[in-house]
Amino acid sequence: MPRYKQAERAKVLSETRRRLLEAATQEFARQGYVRANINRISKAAGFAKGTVYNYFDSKRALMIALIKEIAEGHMEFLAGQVRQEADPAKRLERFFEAGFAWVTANRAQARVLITTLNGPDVEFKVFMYEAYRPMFQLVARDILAAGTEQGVFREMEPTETSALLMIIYLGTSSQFDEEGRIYLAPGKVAEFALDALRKRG
Amino acid sequence: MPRYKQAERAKVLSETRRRLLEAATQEFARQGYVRANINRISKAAGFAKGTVYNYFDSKRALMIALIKEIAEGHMEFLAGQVRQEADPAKRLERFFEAGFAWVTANRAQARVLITTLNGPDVEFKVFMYEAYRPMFQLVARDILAAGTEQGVFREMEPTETSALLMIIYLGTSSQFDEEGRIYLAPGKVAEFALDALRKRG
Amino acid sequence: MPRYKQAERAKVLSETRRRLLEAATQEFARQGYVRANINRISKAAGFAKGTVYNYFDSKRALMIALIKEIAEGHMEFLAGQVRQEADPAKRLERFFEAGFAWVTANRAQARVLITTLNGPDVEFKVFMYEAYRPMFQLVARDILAAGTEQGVFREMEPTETSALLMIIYLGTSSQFDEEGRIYLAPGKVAEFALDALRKRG
Amino acid sequence: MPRYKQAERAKVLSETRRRLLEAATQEFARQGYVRANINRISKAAGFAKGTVYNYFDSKRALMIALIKEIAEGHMEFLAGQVRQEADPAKRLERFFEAGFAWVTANRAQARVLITTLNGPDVEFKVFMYEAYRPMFQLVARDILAAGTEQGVFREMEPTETSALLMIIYLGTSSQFDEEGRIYLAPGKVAEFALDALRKRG
DNA sequence: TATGAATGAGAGTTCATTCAT
DNA sequence: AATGAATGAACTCTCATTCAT
Repeated sequence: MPRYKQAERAKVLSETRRRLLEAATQEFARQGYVRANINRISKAAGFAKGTVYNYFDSKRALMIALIKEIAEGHMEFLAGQVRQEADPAKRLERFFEAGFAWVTANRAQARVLITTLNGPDVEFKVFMYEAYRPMFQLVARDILAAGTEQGVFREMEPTETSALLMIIYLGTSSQFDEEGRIYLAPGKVAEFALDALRKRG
Repeated sequence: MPRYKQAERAKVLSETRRRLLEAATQEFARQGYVRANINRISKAAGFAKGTVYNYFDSKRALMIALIKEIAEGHMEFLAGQVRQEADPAKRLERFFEAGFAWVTANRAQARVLITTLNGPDVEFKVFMYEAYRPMFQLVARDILAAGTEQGVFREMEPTETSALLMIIYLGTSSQFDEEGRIYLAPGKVAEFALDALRKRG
Repeated sequence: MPRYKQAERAKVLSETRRRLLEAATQEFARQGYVRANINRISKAAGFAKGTVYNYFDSKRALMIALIKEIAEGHMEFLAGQVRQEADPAKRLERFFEAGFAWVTANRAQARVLITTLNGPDVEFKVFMYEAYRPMFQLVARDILAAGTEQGVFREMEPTETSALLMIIYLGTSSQFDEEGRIYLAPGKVAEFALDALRKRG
Repeated sequence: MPRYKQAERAKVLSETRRRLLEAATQEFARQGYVRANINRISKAAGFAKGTVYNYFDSKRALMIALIKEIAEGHMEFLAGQVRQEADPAKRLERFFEAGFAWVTANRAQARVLITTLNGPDVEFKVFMYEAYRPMFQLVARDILAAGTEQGVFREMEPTETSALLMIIYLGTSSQFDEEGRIYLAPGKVAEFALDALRKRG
């Protein structure tokens, strides 16, 4: 078989997979994992239900693939934004701004993220934590530790504080309405966090 | 029928109801609403399947009753604790301390609270919000507004900030392990919040 | 609850179970285990498909229960018949006669027995072997060993020979047509076996 | 197209077919017809799923082709062995010896044979019977009738007795363990049969 | 009030078969 | 001839709910 044929086939493959993952995102976001329906997912993606099983071993495997996909895209975007700033305080602002922007632009993915992190399924949670570990490190090292070193932030335990910031980010992010508007202004949240972290004169 | 008989009967009734709600708490906490199993709940409570339907119209109705029960107990405890202090800053500290204490003592209820607030079921969420409205008011009025009036806290929009504090409280509370230990020390979280709210000199 | 009520309930229970097992016998006989359909079984028994799962954990569990039921009835009948004779040669004749009679009267059960013993499912086979062990012992001890002792049969290894007789019994039994007639006359098969076993003069 | 090209093509074709049939033998032996999986068969043969359908119309057609293939090889081997002997008694011994040897050397094929002959699928059984008819005739004519004519065996109905011998052969053959060892020694089985058939002095 | 047998809709999963490449 | 993505019927099993006792 000529080379370009293989390339074409691979493209179709990943295209199908992508469409299934997109449909799964919507379904899992709306219904939660347990109520999500494989048939609806495949139909929404434009396929018959059996097709899902050509790409994923099971509903759980589909969910886990989705978790990884979401985490990867989310972190890539946030890290890129945060690193455009040099100043740690600006970085923190960027973190919340870009974070809220991502949530607004990826509401279904955000829903999956939030419900999974707070849901009853321990295995999913573990996958989430592992997938998001780099983001913790980004906050702890590139924002908090950097800020303390430069004398902008007060002394602190960076791991704990980064956990707290992640909680604030995810907690406020989860409070968006059906149109995706977040109830709390990103600026205010960032300001709140900066007030708490800044070195006192 | 003599009066005391009726009273006794009502007591027996509510005892059954209480046992069902307790078993439901455990089941919903462990499995989440959708996976929760009515048969397991009734068996754990020491009854047969059908008995649940003598006290609750449906699985949903059971869940909604549970939501109200949790919110009521939670708020009663927190309000009582917070009001033992007069100083707004102390009240905020108490809020986090008592809040974490409640989570530690009522892990299953806390799980139900967290998963429901972040879960996909909109109706449940609405019930939760409504049931917890008094707590919002407690924080907004008796802690934040009071603190600003007394010049302890900086000027702020109390509703927004109380939402933020609730998010921090619930977000950090949800991070407890299998033994119920919360990963973030309550004192540190309260300190973080106070740092953000205190009037700058 | 009064005593007779419990008894009545237990009767209904075992009645339902019995009807399900009967329907399962027909279905497993006609379709084999894998093609057998739980819905058809329950419908044939006069119930909805869910009812099967109130009595058996799974399709496999149903099959295993059936295996035990078949073996028990089969052996009880054969042992009773064989022991009515005292003479070992007569016992062997009775064994084949009664065996063929049982097959004729219980064609569906016989089909399940034969297909399971020769089918690909190893677990089922093991259950069958275990369930039929007493019958092996009946043949080895009460027919063959007794016959050798009394000088009617030649010297032989009773376990091996009883295996051979079982094979002949089951093999010839399995050759029945749709109306249940066995192709080989029981008398001829018994005669064949007796010729092989009798002491030569 | 030159002739040798055609010949080569036919050879390649039948090579593929042969590999598919071999893989099918293993799969049908292990799983039984219904659980057997076309995908596994083709993969084991080194081809893709679709290839099976270039050689066989359906799964059933593949099974039927396999039945014929098994019967043909089995009979060719047995007939060849039996006819090396002239004496009917020796022929019978050879029949069992060679029969057990074939089973030992072709365990998967033997499994398919046994499960099909005793399985619930009537159509398959009919194909089996037809495919094995020549073997019946071999036993009935070349062993039994010949033996009676020569005064070695007693008077008998050769068709019935040949059926009985086939049953004994297949029944004892089916009792082999995972390593292919037959539980009953071929010599003993042959002896048993000879004892039953020999003319009494 | 308590029981638990019966129900049947609904869901995940398997896999023979088709067909465009 | 070979491929393997797509299909959808079919099947097992779960479980909220009903209801006669």
